Amino acid sequence: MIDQKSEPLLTEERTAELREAIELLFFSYRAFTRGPDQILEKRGLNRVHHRILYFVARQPGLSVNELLGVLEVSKQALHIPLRQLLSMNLVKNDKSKTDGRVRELRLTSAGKRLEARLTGTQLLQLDNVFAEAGSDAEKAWRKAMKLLATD
Amino acid sequence: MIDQKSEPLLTEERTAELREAIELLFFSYRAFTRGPDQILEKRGLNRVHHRILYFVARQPGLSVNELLGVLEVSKQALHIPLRQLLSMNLVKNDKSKTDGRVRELRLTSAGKRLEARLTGTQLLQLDNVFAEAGSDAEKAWRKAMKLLATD
DNA sequence: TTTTTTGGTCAATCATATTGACACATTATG
DNA sequence: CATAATGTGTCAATATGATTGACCAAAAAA
Repeated sequence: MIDQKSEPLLTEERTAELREAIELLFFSYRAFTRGPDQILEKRGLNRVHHRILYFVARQPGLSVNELLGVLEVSKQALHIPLRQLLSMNLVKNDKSKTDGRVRELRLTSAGKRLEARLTGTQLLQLDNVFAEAGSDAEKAWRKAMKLLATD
Repeated sequence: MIDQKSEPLLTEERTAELREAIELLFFSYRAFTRGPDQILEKRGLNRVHHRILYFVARQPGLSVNELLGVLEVSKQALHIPLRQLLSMNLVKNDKSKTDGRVRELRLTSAGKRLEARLTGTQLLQLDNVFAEAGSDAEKAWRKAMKLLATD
């Protein structure tokens, strides 16, 4: 068979719809990080610091290696921002009692306050979005995002 | 009145749900950029280059200033990656015929091929997600993301 | 003609990431 | 016990990136 047209994987129309979805992800992610980023900037901190604070808040006592795994950054890339948070007394790293090699990361009370403030803007943002979109939309959103996150 | 408990804006349970949503955004965005990032890395390019290619593909002939506005980066921060794309013959910047100051950015044919390859992984990713989640979920997802993007 | 806009560039500085290496204490393994 | 492996902290060298502030040229608008 010659001159056979191969079916495109996606129609032109579908491609346009999905390109819109790509842009929604881009613009919404930027809107989503804008609030915390503004707060961080005033303290000379950035997105990495928020991520550290967030995941340490979420899982107090987590080790440096575990944090590296979640964030997917190199030890050297984590080193400086983490040291800054330690020296600013926002994070503490006490020796584990069960394994003396491991440092357990925890937020100090000041760290907890900052993390709550940073993450708080995002919580309110999402709460507003879901309140307006409806709880069915929220469920559907979570379903789609879980699929996207785990592929 | 003393000792009055102020109502928290969000219940503990709701906060936990919304924290999960925060993580969904974080992990899904990372999964979403992983494909293109791997392709870009082989050529010594990064996320910024993809964004330039994407928005130039989306709106051929757009000016440097318009691109700056969309990407929300400084002229100096755009300068180097854009120049790289120009010198790699992936992007061209011809003088506008109606306004000689303005350079109209367009992809070359090689630029179109690379952009299609980069964005293609994301289109397929989203197509798969929506195929599995269902079209109602897709609609709801778009609704929520639009709200998040425009707040 | 003067002013403004757009585009491009430069230099200095600072921040960050990367690679590769090393030291120390602790734990696991033979 | 001796050795290997692990977790952490650090360093140096390098490369890349962003930032600030300034400047110039071309073209358009006033």
